[in-house]
Amino acid sequence: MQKYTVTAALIYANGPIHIGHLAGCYIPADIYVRYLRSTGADVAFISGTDEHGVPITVKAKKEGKTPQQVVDFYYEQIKKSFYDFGISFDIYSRTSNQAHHQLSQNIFTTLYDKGYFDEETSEQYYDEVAQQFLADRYIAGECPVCGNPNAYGDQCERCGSTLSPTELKNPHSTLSGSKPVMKPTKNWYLPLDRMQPDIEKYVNSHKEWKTNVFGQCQSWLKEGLKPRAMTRDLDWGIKVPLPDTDGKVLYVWFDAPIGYITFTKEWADQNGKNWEDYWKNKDTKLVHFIGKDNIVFHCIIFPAMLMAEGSYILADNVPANEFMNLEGDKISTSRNWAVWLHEYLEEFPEKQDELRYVLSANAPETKDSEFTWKDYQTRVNSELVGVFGNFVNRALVLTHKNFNGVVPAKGELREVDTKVLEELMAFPKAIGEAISNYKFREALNLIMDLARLGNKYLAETEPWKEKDPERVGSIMNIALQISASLAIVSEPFLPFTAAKIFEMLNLDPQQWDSAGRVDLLAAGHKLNPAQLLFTKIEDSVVEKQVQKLLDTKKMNELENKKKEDENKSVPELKATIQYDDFAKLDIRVGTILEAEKVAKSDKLLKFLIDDGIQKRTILSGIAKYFTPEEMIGKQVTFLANLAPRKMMGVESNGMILMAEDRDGSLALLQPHKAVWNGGPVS
RNA sequence: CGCGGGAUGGAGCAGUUGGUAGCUCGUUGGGCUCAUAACCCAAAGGUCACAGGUUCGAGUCCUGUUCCCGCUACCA
Repeated sequence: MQKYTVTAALIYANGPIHIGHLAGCYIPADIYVRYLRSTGADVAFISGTDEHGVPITVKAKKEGKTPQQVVDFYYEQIKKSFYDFGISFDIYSRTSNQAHHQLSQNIFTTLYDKGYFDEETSEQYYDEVAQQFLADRYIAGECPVCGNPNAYGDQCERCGSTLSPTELKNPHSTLSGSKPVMKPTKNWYLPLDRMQPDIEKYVNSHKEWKTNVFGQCQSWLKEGLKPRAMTRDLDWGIKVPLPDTDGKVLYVWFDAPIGYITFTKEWADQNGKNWEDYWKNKDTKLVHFIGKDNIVFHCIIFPAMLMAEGSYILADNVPANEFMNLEGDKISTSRNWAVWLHEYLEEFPEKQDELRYVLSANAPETKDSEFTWKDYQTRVNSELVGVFGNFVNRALVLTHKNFNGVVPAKGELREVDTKVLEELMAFPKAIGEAISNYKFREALNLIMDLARLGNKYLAETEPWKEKDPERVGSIMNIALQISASLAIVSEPFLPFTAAKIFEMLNLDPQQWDSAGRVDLLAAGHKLNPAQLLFTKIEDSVVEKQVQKLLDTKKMNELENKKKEDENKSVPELKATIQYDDFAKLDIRVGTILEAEKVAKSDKLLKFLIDDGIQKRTILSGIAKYFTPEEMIGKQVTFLANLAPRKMMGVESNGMILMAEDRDGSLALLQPHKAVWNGGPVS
């Protein structure tokens, strides 16, 4: 029997989960697994929460809890959400388990003993108050480019410059606010550069991977892989299993994917299976379901780790999805721009399959897709209610009406009957193939086509007009067989609905093999009463949801404003300077000739300015407040002798002066009457 | 800047190895009335982002350009 190990991304245990997670990773994985099980395959469906790493410690600190309390809370919440939505994991575990710590350390030790790691000491910023080394993101300071006092160690959010922490002036730790000091630290690196030939060979042997996945890998390989630190200076995580490594833990991306293995082992132990069958047998297919942000870890780094270890199988496929947007904006946890699963279930009780359907039908398989409540309503009302639910309901209600709920016998078949039965028999294979190839949207379309076929059949044969009871019996028999097959093939997508259909048909759940059979229900078989599979979503319901999101948006804006206002008390006066200091500044007036946005930057505008002598290019991070069009022809004041600086690949010669308002918006400094270009300011 | 992905009728998407451009929703007209005013049939609607090129023939291959997403923030 073919064995499969199917993993779904380990989600980070620092927040609840939303529809994006479901659409991008967990629903596709669940569909795939349910299908495999239905065909009789031996599947281990593995997932869990990732509970290590810096963000967890930050969140804990912010909420005044221990990291353990934070992950305990979210582990339970996330697990429940998945369970409620019918994601059929064989095990949903967590990386804080002792067994996981042990296995991760074992694998680390194996690699260490094999001499795989490079040991390297480097100088890093250290927060003496918080007593830990600081990731780039947790260092703030003054931006050397634009002077923003709150630039981060990796990037300035005002001017968009990419920075390294050492470039910041007056750096401080965002954890404690203290001034960090440089301190040497030793870490262990996985030499991906040296392993590149093997990794390339592996990736290139999988040309069948989705274009976005394969392309992303090629992008990394082309750039050349760099050694990557597999340890971090932190106290929350898995201890490095080497002497004298207090305060060091394994890099979360080292231990997280190992979680797939640990959890498999945990599950196997509990169920009398041999975990090695699922990780060390060359005939087992390993499939990772993830979102596009994880491609490099699952296609390059994790396989590299396993290659180095030597005894494990590598992923057969990594069907990564793109992202799903919500009502025109990116889903964002911190901005609360999301549809949270636990909230959805409170407001739409028993409507798991409706969401599963919409998210599958519109899944971001090849590119980013968009979830809107309007679309949700349309799909539920016209597709699930109108086509799918309606057909099953018609078949059952007509049978109850005409035959007291007993399956009638099939009489002599006409051409229209044999034709529809032939079509029915072809569906399961086509749907199964689509699922095997990770084309879930196509599979779902086929399922709807099958329901349409049923509706069409009833419209063509018009059993309600038919006088001959035997003829009516034949039609109803066929309509019921179609319903039964519909239950089987829709089960991976709509498990709750499939169960309801089986219940109404008074039939035990069937394996995939049986789908398409025309004798699933024998003549004389007694049916249960009909019940509606889906109900319509009213306008008011989706309007309420949209309103809820609009409210969130308003709240976000208000909070941002509040935050800005808090930061915007009138700044203190700077130290006194002499006239000579001022005289060094060459401030002039010029006219903007051309203005355009800088590609790929949301803050920078590029100007061509007539300074009376020449035309000079100046970049300015003001795109948020000014459009290029409105700037053309305006006179502005600029600093003319500022050293040139390259931003986003364009050299800027000078700096346009702006007055900043309380809310952060900017105002031009213009002479009160037009002056000649190049006119000095003093 | 560079690299990867995307751009197809009003909306959301398919288009596998180049050979008459499809699906769902929406719109319009018709049919039916068993069914949750659901269902069935038909029609209108696309110079396949733009400009070149290869080819007997290109949505599909090549080159250039534009815009969106990602590689870079919590995050599938």
